[in-house]
Amino acid sequence: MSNIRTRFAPSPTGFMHIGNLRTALYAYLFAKKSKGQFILRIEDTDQERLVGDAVKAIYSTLKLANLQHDEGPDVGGPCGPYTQSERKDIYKKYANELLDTSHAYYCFCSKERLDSLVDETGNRRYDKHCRYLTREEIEQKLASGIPYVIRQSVPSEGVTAFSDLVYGEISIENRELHDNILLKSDGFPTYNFANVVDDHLMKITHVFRGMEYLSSTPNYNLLYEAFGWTIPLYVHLPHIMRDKRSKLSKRHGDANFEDFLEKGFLPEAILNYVALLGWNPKSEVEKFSLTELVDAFDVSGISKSSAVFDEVKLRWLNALYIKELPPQRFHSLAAPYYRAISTPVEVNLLSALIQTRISALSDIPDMVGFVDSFDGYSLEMFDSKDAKSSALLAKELLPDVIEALESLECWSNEALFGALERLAELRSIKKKQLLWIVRIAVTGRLSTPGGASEMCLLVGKELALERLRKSLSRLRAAQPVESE
RNA sequence: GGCCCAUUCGUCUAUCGGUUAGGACGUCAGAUUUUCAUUCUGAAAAGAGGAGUUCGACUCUCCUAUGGGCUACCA
Repeated sequence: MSNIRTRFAPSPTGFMHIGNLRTALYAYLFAKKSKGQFILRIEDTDQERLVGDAVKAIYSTLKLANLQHDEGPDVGGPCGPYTQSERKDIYKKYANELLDTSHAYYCFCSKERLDSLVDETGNRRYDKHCRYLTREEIEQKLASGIPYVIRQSVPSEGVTAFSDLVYGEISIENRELHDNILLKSDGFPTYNFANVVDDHLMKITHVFRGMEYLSSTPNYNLLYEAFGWTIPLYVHLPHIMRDKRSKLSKRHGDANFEDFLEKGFLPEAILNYVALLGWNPKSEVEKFSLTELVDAFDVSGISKSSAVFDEVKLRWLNALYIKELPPQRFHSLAAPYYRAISTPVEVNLLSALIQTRISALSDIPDMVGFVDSFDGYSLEMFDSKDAKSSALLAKELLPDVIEALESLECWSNEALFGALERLAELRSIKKKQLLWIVRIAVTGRLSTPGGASEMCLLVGKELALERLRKSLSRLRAAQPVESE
């Protein structure tokens, strides 16, 4: 194959679905791997389903994902226009050609007649009524202005087979095929026609698309043959599922790229994760940058069965990406989440602490919640089997802690830790016991973005001492509970 | 209903006739530690079912079951 060209052809009907993103990714990877072109085409032939900003969402997603197209409506190219609604004349011309060669025919059937064709299972199958109209009848109906569509004329015998790069040999009996509508009465083509014309005209060599097109591909091949065009290679992709039963759906609210960004996932992580859904790199490597993906990608690694989207694993990958962010970069990503905090804290320190401890940016509010809300935490938190500490021990030790920290000259992590370490030694207890207590007493949280000394450092001397005292008085006020 | 496709641990997957069926996420259990978290080690965890073909099937064939897709003047 001399010059590989792939395309991503979304229809602007809403947000960018995560499954679409993966299709775009694979098409991009495949093209780039062989130094070919990746083309963006907007399939806006259904005027009723168009959504206002959907095209914008497509551009922004591709940009954020760093999937740069070589040709497209916004960047132009030799095969434009790249928006189907601007190509009506082209489809018309090719439809006429099909009409001339009897591979297509005018159909004047009304909606009512079509509806009367439903069978006992509730399905409708066009009976090819207009296929047998005489030339005179056609001329007459055309002349009297009856609305019409143009339908593909499929042979009623034989089989149409093709070889998919993922699914292998697929063959379907022609009698199962429908006389699809190619051109709608509003003059717009259907997907069934436009994709063939455009893929040919845009010199697409490999068609990447969802496996829902597997059974209509024979129709398209018949069209290519009717035109005498070369049939592209097909790469049909398995679906990404929400669970075993249902596809990931826009309806569910969390299946599009924007939503994941909002949840605090990094584009690189999402892309990396999605690449692995339904494709295996034939190695144990799981973390890939975009360029590494280009290098590693191979259609032979694409699987045939659908894959369930697992946000838990995405979180794991995302955590990896977050950890390796330059500190300044992480801080600027995290900063918006700090706006809600009213207690003054050293945010740079906060960032440094949480960067290694979160899997998504949206974990931040939970993680830093203790900064503003402290009162009323459960004193049972002092009881830890693991740290061998208890509320009783806390009540006993806190006065000493307060005293030791009050007199601390230098409020640094080293000084704090040293002081607490000495105190533990003095009271001959394990430092882990003490540190557990101090950490809880200062934060009121079981899980914190750092250890005891770091938490003291973060909230500052004044607030740390205030909280230690508060915790102590709460412990003193509490009725001693009999050990159960 | 018809046609097409799929089916390995909970999830993503490896295996392309001969393996103790491997890895990753998650889970659980230990260990380590400048405290939380990390890290490390270990464990539990799978070939939908049934017939064939074969010396031998997760791998090939067929049937069944289950799931998905298509069956629109949607893509």
